[in-house]
Amino acid sequence: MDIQEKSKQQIIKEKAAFLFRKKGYNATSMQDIAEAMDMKAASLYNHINSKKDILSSLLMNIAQEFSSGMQEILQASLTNIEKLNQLVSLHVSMTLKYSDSISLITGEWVHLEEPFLSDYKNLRDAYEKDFLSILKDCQQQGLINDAVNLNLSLYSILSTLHWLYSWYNKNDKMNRIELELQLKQILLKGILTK
Amino acid sequence: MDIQEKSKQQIIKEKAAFLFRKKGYNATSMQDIAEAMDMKAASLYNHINSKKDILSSLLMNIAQEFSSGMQEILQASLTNIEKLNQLVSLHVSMTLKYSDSISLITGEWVHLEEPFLSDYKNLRDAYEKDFLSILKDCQQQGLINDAVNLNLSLYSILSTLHWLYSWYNKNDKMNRIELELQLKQILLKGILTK
DNA sequence: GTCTATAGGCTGATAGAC
DNA sequence: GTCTATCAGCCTATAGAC
Repeated sequence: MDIQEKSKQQIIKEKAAFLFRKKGYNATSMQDIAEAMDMKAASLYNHINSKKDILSSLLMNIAQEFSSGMQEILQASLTNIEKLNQLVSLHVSMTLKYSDSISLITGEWVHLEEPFLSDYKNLRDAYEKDFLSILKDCQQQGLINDAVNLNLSLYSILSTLHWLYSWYNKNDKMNRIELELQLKQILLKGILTK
Repeated sequence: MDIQEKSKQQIIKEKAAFLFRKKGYNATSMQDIAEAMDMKAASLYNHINSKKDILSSLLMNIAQEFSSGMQEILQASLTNIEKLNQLVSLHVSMTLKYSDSISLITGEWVHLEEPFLSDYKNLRDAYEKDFLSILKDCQQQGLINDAVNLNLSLYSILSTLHWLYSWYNKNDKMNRIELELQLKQILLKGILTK
């Protein structure tokens, strides 16, 4: 709904995100990005400072939006189960909104340089800690099976949510609501009828 | 228990796998590998043909071992639930056995070149198809909830199993048996009570 | 099998004309 | 803001002495 047009800087970042997703950060050259922009590589530097600034900008933007999403959920008046459901929704939203750049959180973040690398890891670690605290609250309330290891559960859930971007539209096209429902079932209730 | 010593070629591949895991394939130079070997980069070429041959060798080895593991499970006299459990065990075994090179299956395989890229993708696709067929059999038998989308379930389970290498010893050190039990619970039965 | 030397190409980034 | 020209550095890989 923005009246303002996208800046050329923004378009460069989007094209770069697409290429980083497809080929990886190191395998994507400034010339690749320039070609996608119909420009010469040297001209990119009128809009961005460096290749690694593009990566930092894309990743820090996502990390901060995940963090603020987590804070909202933590401060809301919700049951712990509802908080878990909201976290699934958050990941689905972010995946649909940042379909290319979100791919960077699975591996390419290692190419961040200081101070962004530390900033990024701090945000990620805090996020995981908050996620774990909700799982702990659920277990204390008897909502999660006592025998279940929560660290393993956390990383299992996050593995699925982080990789969502790569396969959510691979076979069955489903809308956002159905996707969230399925993920809540699969991740929390399990698939077996028992 | 091999009496024969490891070939220098084998050691190079192992050191390379360690570095590929940590920094990525493209960000790892032949000089990096040579340093880890206490050699000069040029000397590596007495034992290996090229950098991309190292990647191909590591990845094709893993892909083929997953494929033969799948074939064994498919041909065994097991219930479908037992087959799912065996698949979890297969991934745990492979993760412990190939703790570095298994990391390549999450992202670095895109740097394979033909004909290995096609070979790799064919093996992976066949593996996923076989995995899905077991899930379908379970659902037809009423063992998996009818409302569950099996493609989503497959990719969710595989996301966790593929990323296992990165977090299985991050917090709680657990032995192989407990790890498998936990994964079978979390991935198949879910974490919630009721 | 190891080394030194080097080829040949690509990289990110800058300088300066227009 | 775009371009051409170019730099300095790194990359994989090879040649050839020992």
